[in-house]
Amino acid sequence: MNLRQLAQMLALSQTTVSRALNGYPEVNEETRRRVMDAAKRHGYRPNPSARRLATGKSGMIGYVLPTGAAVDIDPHFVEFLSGLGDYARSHDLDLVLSPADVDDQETTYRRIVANRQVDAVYISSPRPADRRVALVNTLGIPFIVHGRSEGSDFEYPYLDIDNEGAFQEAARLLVQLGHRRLALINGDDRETFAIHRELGMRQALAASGLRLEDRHVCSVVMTEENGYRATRRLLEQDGAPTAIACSSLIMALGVVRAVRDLGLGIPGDVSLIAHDDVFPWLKPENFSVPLSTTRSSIRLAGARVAERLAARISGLEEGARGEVWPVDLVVRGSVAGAPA
Amino acid sequence: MNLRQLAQMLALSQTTVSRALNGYPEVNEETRRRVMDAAKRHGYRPNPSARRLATGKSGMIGYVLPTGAAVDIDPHFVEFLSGLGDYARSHDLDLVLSPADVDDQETTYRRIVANRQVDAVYISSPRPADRRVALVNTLGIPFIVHGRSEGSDFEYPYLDIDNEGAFQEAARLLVQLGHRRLALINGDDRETFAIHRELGMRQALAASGLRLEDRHVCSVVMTEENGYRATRRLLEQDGAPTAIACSSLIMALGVVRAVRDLGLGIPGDVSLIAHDDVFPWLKPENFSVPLSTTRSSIRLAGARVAERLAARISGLEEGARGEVWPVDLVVRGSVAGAPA
DNA sequence: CGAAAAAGCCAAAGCGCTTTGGAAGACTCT
DNA sequence: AGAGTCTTCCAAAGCGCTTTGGCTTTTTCG
Repeated sequence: MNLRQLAQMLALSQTTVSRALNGYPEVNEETRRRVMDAAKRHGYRPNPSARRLATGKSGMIGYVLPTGAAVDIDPHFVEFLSGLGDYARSHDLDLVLSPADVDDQETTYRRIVANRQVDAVYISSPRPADRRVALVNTLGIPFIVHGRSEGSDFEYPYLDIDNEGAFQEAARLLVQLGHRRLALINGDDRETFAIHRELGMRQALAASGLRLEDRHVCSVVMTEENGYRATRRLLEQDGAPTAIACSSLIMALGVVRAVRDLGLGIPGDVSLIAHDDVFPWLKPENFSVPLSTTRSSIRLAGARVAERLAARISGLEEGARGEVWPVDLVVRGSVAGAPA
Repeated sequence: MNLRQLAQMLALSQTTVSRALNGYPEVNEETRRRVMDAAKRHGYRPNPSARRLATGKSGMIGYVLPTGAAVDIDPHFVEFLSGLGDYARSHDLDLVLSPADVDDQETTYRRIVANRQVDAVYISSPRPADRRVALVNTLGIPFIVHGRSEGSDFEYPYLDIDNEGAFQEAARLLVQLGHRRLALINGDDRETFAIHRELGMRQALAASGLRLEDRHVCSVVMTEENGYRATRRLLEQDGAPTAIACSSLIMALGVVRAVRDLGLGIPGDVSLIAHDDVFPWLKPENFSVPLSTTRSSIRLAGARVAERLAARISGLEEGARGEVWPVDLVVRGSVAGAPA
């Protein structure tokens, strides 16, 4: 059942039927009711391909997915997706993942914009002066950055959590507990979130006349194994740290294992605070020693990003509004006073 | 630059240019070269919306994503996606995720098929006589099932791993080591993979005159916490099992923690074998006691599913071919002879 | 050499929707 | 009553591609 048939059936023109259905004002309310009624009764659904060709709107939001034999998609992605999908569902949006070579995402961005494949995109894991952000900004497609990309000469809309504040608070707590040598096991420090977290720690320490030694900072891909390795390296050196902040629960698994392997204890010998993105399948309170965390639901962020994308598509939101969510510091058993 | 302009530029008709570009035979090779040349030089890219409207083909593969406030996307999904995306990239396919209410996916399947939004779909985590499989089968869109759905009265194409054989082998090994009371901590037993795994264990045990007691079988959502709880429940009962097979590495984390909490040891008191889908961020060899596993890369499966979908779209593959991959049993330190 | 077949190209008709530019009729106002 | 203004609807022109049906021109072959 297409528009023409429906129009014929109602003895109206396609124009009128189309307008009635799309809520244009220049149609009699009585007529509109008749049209909508008939449409519903016959289960008429406008053909999206045709609509897209005519309007250029696709009803989809896009994400360029970096891929490659050596590229692993972050498990955080799936949680973000849960939130995004949940919102998208209730608003009839689809999400299209366009896989791209990790080293050439520009081509893909250009393609999806030129082809008008999606109405909006989001960008995740941004870096300082991220080229993707600059690109979509000039391409003129609605977008939201999940995270921040600093050092660009333009404003852009984003949603981020207060990584700096979170790790600042975490470090402050540890210092208050008497720790003097803190360590940070961070994610890839080319990404802004990691930079902010390091910055936050440095600031908190500086405020107490302390500093974060370079040898006490690790930047690695966030796997259990890397958490383990980093921890061993940290704890086996002279002047080992007595407290560790860790950028992910997954790495924290490795931290805990390493501490145990070294015959040390949490929080007796080492205090630990990790960042928790709130996975349903791995909870900090269930660690052998319940983990203190800086907590922020990445899932909620996904839903919010979807919401704002929808708003931008429909013109309800515009401009370069940045949104920074506070992060909870949740204290559990994994922190204690510094060992004597 | 659109087709008409290109045709005008070449002083040819749109027909000829279109045919030249799409490799139809009724065009002079010399002409074809000229056309392709000009197309490349001017960076002509056919408008996919227009092409889609004309042909009904979208160049996308689809996945209906069950969502809901209480629905968590499985972290396995992201690994599968890595493989799928990697293949899709090299073949210019996009993936569209259509979020659907977990309790009404049919509407969404019908929509994406009726609207011809995608050229093919895949279905994951199937159950016996899965209605989604029956649905897409009757809807007539190319599809592949990742997993199996038994008890339907029709054939369909699928890719699955030999879950039954894997757990059979695992159980056999444990029995050979002298274990008599085995337990299974399984995933949701409404899904085929879980059913197959249980079946495999039962068969192996039966072959030795043993049986898997119902109280030694747990079926839970695969989280760390559920692994922990299940293990405590198992080990705190009379006639506790001396060996556990576990359907996921994530649950295995909880198993290990529970065993430790109970003051028991692996493999001294309890042997453990888990299924490993091969996550880059959590490896069985890195558990405090290296984990024996039944191993199968879900990522490779994703790539293979994409490959077969592409083949089906282009008509290279047809029929209801089922493909079952063998699973490796990798023995590490977590298994030992049964305690006296 | 002439008829039949093949090769190479084109005009035009879709695909199903939105949107522009009116036009007819109803209503308002002086 | 006539001009002007709304209201309500329509015909037709896109959007950019594929594909049908047909028309020349060239090649093939008895």
